[in-house]
Amino acid sequence: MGINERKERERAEMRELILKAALELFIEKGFENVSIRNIADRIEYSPTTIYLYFKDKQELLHQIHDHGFSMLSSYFVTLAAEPNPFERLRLMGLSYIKFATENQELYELMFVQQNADEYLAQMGEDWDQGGDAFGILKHNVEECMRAGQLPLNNVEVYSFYIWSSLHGMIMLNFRQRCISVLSEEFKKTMLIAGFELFFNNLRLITKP
Amino acid sequence: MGINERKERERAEMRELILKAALELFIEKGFENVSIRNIADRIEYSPTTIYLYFKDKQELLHQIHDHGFSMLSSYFVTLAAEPNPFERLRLMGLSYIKFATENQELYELMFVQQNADEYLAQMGEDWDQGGDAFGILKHNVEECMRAGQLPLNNVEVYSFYIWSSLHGMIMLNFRQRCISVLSEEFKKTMLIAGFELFFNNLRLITKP
DNA sequence: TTGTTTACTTAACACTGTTAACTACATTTG
DNA sequence: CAAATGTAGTTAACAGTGTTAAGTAAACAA
Repeated sequence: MGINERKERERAEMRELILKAALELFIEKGFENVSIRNIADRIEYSPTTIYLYFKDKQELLHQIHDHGFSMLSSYFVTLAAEPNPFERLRLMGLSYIKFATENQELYELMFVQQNADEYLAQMGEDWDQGGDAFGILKHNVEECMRAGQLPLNNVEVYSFYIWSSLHGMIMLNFRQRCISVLSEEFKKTMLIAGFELFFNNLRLITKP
Repeated sequence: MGINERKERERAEMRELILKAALELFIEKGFENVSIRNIADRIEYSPTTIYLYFKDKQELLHQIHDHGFSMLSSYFVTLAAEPNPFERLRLMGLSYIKFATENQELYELMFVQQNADEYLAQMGEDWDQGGDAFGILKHNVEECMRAGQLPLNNVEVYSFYIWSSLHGMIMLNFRQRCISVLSEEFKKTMLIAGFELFFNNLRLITKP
C-alpha cells in the first residue's frame, strides 16, 4: 500500500520546509538571533511542530552544516578535469575561496558557529560530508607528493596546513581583524594575493 | 576634597569586580551561556547594578576583548632581545601559538565570538590594543624585508598572510575539524609542525 | 536639618528554548 | 458503515533571558 510512502514523503517535505525557512533566517539574522518561533511564523505553523521533526534548535544547525558540506564538495567537481595535480590543488584553493565568499553567511554557519565541534566529535569517523571535502583535499595532496611536487611526505600535516591557512585568510578577511581602514576591494585583492603567495611558497620550495 | 576621588576609585573597583566575574564565567561556560543574572549572583549584587557600569552584555565582552589584546602584546615583549628579524618573526609566531593554547577560551572569546567585528568596525583607526599587536607584526615583517629576507615588498599582504595562517591552524586545532580520531598530542605536534613548515616556506623562498 | 544627588534594588516587559496536555482528524479495525 | 486507535498539530505553561522604569535608602551638600 502506497499510503505509508505518501506519509513518509509528506514528512520529508515538511522537514525540507522547516529546514529551508531555518536556513533563510539563519543567513539573514545569524543563528543566535533566530528563534524557533521566528521559524514557525515563517512557515505558518506552531512552534512546537518543529520539535516533531527536529530534536532541538541545534539539530537544525547540524542539518544545515551537512547541506553546506555537500554544497562545498560540489564546488570541487570540475577540478577532476585538470591533469596537473599541483595546478589542481591551486584551483581547489581558489574554489574554496569562491565558495566562502559567495556563501559567506553559510560558511560562517559551518565553520564559526560554536558547538559545531561537539557535533563533529559525535560523528567521529562517520562524518560523511566533511570527511568528503577533506578527503578530496588529502587525495590531491597525495597526488602532488606522488608527482614529487611536495618535499615532505606527511599527507595529514600538509592537508591540515593548507586548509588552516585558507580558513584563516578567509576569516580574517570576513572580519575586519586587520585594520578596518582598508577598502573592501583591497581586502579582496589581499585575500587572493595572500593565497597566491601561499601557493607560490608551496610550489617554489620544490623547484631548486 | 578627596571625596570625589574616593568615589571614582570605588567606581573603578566595582567595574573591575564585575569584569573579573564576567571573565571567569565567560571562560568557564562561554559567552552565550552566561547571563547577567549569573554574573550578578557571583558578585552578590542585583542584575540591574551591572547596567549602571556597562551599557549592555556586549560591552562586557568588548572590555575583555581589550584585556586579551594587551595580554597578547605582553607575550611579545621578550622578542625585542632577538637581533635576527627573521628569527624574531618565528619566535613571534611561536609566542602567538603559546598565547592561544595557554588561553584557549580567552583566545576564542577574542577571535571567534561573533559581533567582535562590529566592535572593531566601530573603533576604526582608534583600535588601540589590536592595532598594537598587528603593528608589532608589521614592524617585524618590515625589518625582514629590509634585511632582504622576504621576496615581495607588500607589508600588509605579508602580515595579513602570516596572521591568517596562524589563526587558521590554531582554530582548526582547537576544533577537531579534520578527523577527530587524532589524539590530542598528535594534534599539538601537527600544529607546531604545520607552523614550522609554514615558516620554512617563508624562509626557503628567499634562499635560491 | 533640610534638600538633593547617588547607588542600588524590586518589579516588570517582551522575549527565549522546550515540554506536557490536549484536540481534531486520518487510518485501521470490527 | 461505526467505533476504536493512532497521530499531526495545537494551546498553555515553565523556567529562563536581556533590559528598562520606577522606587528606596543611604551619603552628601546647603
